[in-house]
Amino acid sequence: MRLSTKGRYAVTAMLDLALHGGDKAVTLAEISETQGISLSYLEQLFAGLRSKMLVKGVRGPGGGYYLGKPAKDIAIADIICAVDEWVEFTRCSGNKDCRDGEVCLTHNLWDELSREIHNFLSGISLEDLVHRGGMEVGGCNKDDGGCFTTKVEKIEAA
Amino acid sequence: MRLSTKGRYAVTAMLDLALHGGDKAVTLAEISETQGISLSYLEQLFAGLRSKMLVKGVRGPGGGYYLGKPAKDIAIADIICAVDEWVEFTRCSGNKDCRDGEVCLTHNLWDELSREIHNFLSGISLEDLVHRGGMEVGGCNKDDGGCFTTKVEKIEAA
DNA sequence: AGAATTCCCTACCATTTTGCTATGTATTAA
DNA sequence: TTAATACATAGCAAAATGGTAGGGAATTCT
Repeated sequence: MRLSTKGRYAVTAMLDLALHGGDKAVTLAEISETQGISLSYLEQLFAGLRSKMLVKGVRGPGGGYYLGKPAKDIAIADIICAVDEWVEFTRCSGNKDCRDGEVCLTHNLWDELSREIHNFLSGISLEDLVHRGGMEVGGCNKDDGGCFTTKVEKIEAA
Repeated sequence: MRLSTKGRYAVTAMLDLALHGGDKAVTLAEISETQGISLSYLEQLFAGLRSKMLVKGVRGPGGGYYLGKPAKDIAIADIICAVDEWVEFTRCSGNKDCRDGEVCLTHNLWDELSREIHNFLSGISLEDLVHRGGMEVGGCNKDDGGCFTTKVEKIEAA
């Protein structure tokens, strides 16, 4: 299970807009520069964001991107959905290749899981991220054997 | 964002053990048959489950697999961890290519998200799944535009 | 002993997805 | 009219996914 870079790039880019945007537009070239993402790749991400009205592009010199609506009205879930497909928590494609009841038990489980994730990411707006620095991140409980943590085990020097 | 088949296969297979196991061993051939998963692939999954002591294999005729411990002591998270790598919610590999504070804001977010998922999946044991049919799955709120739901939109006839 | 049945192990492979590059066009400000 | 920007599409290498293939090794049954 993994989260694609698309999602992260998109969130950080939107964060950029929320922080440095304000009155003047932020160009993709700037974001590309400061975050080390290729311009062309960013453009693809913003195509998705545009289609969901999360950003508004202005062409020509002096142009760039603005947030499509107030930061408090943009949920992290919206951003991820816009660039990622996200789907495919189950692959039983409605065809009832879902044989017996057993399999459906796990279906319910995955359904619940995705709902859980959705609720979590829907409850955090871009503004929350800006103001609270990623919510009240507590003690960073790395006591689960590293399985659900973020792979990085040499981060203690951070 | 997606959950690999490995995780689902493993959970349903473990469910099989929990339901039909009991006194006699369940063979991979049986699981392969009833669930339409290739035997060889199942064997790979069970190698992971074995290494985490979640199952116990018995060779020879009449052999097969038992649960490694009581179903109530096996969390869904354990199963997924055993077969999936799961990691890689962020890719800032501790190298501090995590440039400025901005990026770290999202880091905290992903950290929190994985903790959220972990908590959810840790709180559900194999026994819970057996008894409660996948927890009290409520009204199946499909009101999020299909983004976080399970891709299947023709399941209403279920 | 030997054969059958099961777990165990390792290597390989086709397809899909990811993450990115390249190249071009359209629009607008100076 | 030129430069800066968004917008669009095609292609592509590497990695991950989801398997297959084939050969042991242990155990039980005959």
